[in-house]
Amino acid sequence: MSMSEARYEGLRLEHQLCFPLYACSRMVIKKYRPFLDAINLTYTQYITMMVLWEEDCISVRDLGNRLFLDSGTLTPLLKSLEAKGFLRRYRSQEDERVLLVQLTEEGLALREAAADVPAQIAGCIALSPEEAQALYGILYKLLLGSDTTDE
Amino acid sequence: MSMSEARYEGLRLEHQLCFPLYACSRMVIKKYRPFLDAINLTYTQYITMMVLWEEDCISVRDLGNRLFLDSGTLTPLLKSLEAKGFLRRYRSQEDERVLLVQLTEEGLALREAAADVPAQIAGCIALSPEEAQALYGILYKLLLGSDTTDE
DNA sequence: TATAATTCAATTGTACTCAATCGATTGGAC
DNA sequence: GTCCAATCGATTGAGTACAATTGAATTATA
Repeated sequence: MSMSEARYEGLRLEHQLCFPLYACSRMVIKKYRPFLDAINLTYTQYITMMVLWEEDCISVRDLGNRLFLDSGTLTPLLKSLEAKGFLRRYRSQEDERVLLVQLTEEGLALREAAADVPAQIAGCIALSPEEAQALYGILYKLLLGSDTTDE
Repeated sequence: MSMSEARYEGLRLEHQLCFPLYACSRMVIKKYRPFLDAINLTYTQYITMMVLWEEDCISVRDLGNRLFLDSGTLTPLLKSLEAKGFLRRYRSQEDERVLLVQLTEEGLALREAAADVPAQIAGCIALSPEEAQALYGILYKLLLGSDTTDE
């Protein structure tokens, strides 16, 4: 191997960890589409609803902390979910800066329709329970490893 | 645990594999930004250049197969890289449907400036070599497992 | 208590992602 | 040789992501 080839070896696509991470993430999200289309949600809207089903009446800030998303992404997304009738947005009485999100009846009812999605997706993922567990552990270590979001 | 709680248990965000995958992918791409800003590339442009540094004169189709991206993403991205002077786009002589991409001098030279990026990123990733290897293996199994892109 | 710093969501602008469609080109069947 | 299906890239439109800025509200400070 020449000197220049050795220098560029690290730049080969198959030597990157970021690339399969990026490609897998998009692939898995794609697999959700047919199931989420059926309940009128996108993937990002789905994980947002997931947080709300666990913890209703949450601020945009706390929602963003759970999902690692900022208001630039969440504001239009929450407006869209509001337009679909799944939630209401209102300012906090105690602190007018804070915008709270609360599920509507329809938003709460959607949980029933969504309940089968995880099992349906599991059927599309070709991974053993051990591999899934290992993947989960490593991803969370990476995610919470150095810091919350970056650096 | 009530019956309804059990039914909704699978919908909890921390029980999903997709979410840390999605969040990690975005987090890692974010880490690239300062290094890629310095060489005037976005993350997607960077992995595209990576393929071109390995295999110059490639069709949009083959590029898409390597990156799991379609022309809807690649066409504007390649036009942007062309506008920056890193590559040229031209139709194949043999088949006018095929658009080939070829690096310019500047595009080739950029490889030298990019050569340090992988090592710089590695310093930001809090993962042992064993974990990185395990993650890599599982991600590629997931990626190539059932099919190339979806279903 | 004025004012300065901070917090919060919204906005703006750039850049993807992807489904769906289109139009041109090509290769195959007859 | 002429339709016919397939292939390829471009386009369109909706929906994120995210850096950077703005403006209102709140808190801390002098």
